[in-house]
Amino acid sequence: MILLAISAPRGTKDLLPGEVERWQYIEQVARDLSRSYGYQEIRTPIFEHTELFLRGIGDATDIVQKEMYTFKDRGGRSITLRPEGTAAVVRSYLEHHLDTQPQPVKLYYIGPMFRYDRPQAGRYRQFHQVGIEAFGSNDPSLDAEIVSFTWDYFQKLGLTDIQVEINSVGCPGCRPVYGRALQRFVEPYSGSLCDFCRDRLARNPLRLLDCKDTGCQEILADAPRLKDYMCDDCRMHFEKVQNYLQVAGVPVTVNEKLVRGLDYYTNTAFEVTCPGLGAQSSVAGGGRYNNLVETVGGPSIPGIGVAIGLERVLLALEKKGVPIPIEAPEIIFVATAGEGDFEAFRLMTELRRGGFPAEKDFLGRSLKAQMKSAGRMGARYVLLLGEEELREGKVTLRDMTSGTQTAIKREELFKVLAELRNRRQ
RNA sequence: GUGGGAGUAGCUCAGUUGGAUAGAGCAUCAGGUUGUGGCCCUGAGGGUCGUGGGUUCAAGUCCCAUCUCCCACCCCA
Repeated sequence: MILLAISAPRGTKDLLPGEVERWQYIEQVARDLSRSYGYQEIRTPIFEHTELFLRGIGDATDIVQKEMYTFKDRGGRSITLRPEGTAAVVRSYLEHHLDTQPQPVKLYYIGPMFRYDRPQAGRYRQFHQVGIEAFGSNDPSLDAEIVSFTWDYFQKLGLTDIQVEINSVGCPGCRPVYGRALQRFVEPYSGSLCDFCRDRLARNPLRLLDCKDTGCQEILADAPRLKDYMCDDCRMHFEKVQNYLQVAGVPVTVNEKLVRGLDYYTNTAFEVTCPGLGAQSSVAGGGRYNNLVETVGGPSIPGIGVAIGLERVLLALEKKGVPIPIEAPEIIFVATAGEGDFEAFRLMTELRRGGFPAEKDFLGRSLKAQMKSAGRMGARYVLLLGEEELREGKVTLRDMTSGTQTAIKREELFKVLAELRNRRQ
């Protein structure tokens, strides 16, 4: 064998036949569901100006600090492979003046994202997300729609044991007030915090809340609650979102400590987890981002969205043993006995043009070997073009399931094949 | 960025305390008399044992480095 010196880069992988079908399936479910929710596809570049992510995601976040694939292009511009989808969609929304269209504007995307992380179960450097974004409305029913979409997606796939946690992280009016209160409360214990939280305390105190360290959790047990600091608007918004979700029949758990790592979230933040996935159990996450459009340089337009991790969806489907419907075409294999390959090629071509997936041998193999490979590729029928058949203008139709064979006149072949197909449908 | 585990044929793995041309099953390809798959039988191809150093008369086996994969931390999808 030839030893290839080059392999796929770390944290990336090839999707080979046999696996891509699973991808196509979960993507198709997402597309169908997006359509029924009224979201239209948008495709943005895979790379953007680095500046977009610095401003959009927030330069204090881990994504920006240590996970971006950033490089200078030949023109000296700083370019970054998109680490998430929302910022680019916002940019595109502004660049093409979609705010002049009837609001809300509802968009979905499917595609690869890039983060320079250490690979792990369910985590890759190139991974794929399907996401939906809605702009131009701050209505709580829209928040509920996004969560409902996410819920429905997992239901449709047969992942029924997912958990949806939801929280409100307030707005720029009330969140900083709470942040300061939290700082004041924690400061006396700062020596007992974990290393990460000591760092977070000054920069982003809310992140203390979802720290997994038990010591930190103990300290926070009696900490002030975000909901006690929320302004009336935020409180009402959060309540209504929950009411709408109840109407939609989407079961959610309020988790007051759910914060999420992207700076741009305001009000609603939610996360979907799937048990049994290992350490990376989060399969989807989203929230409202009422300041993001403005931060990126546009007018003050509210938005909300969610991103679903497709690798983790697939991982969950696999772990739970959820069957994936995959339809393989019914192949008709045209075999020859010795001579007649031109005829076989002609017949194969006619079959394909007539809408019947067809194959033939390409290695000059014996009839026996042709039968073998027909069987292996799962051919439903073999059409044998032997000397006798060629002489008499016939073909032998072999049903590979039953093993029965019948001689058919060439001019009747398509009629017979069509009948066979109709009978099975 | 940190820690633990693992790299032998396309795949799953054997390979004794270092010792002869590195094995098996599956897969691939070809045969098992003239034109018939699945089962069975026979045979063939395919490995510089992840890579690079070192120790040794001798390294798949021991040591170091490096790369990759897996798992976890961090973070997130």
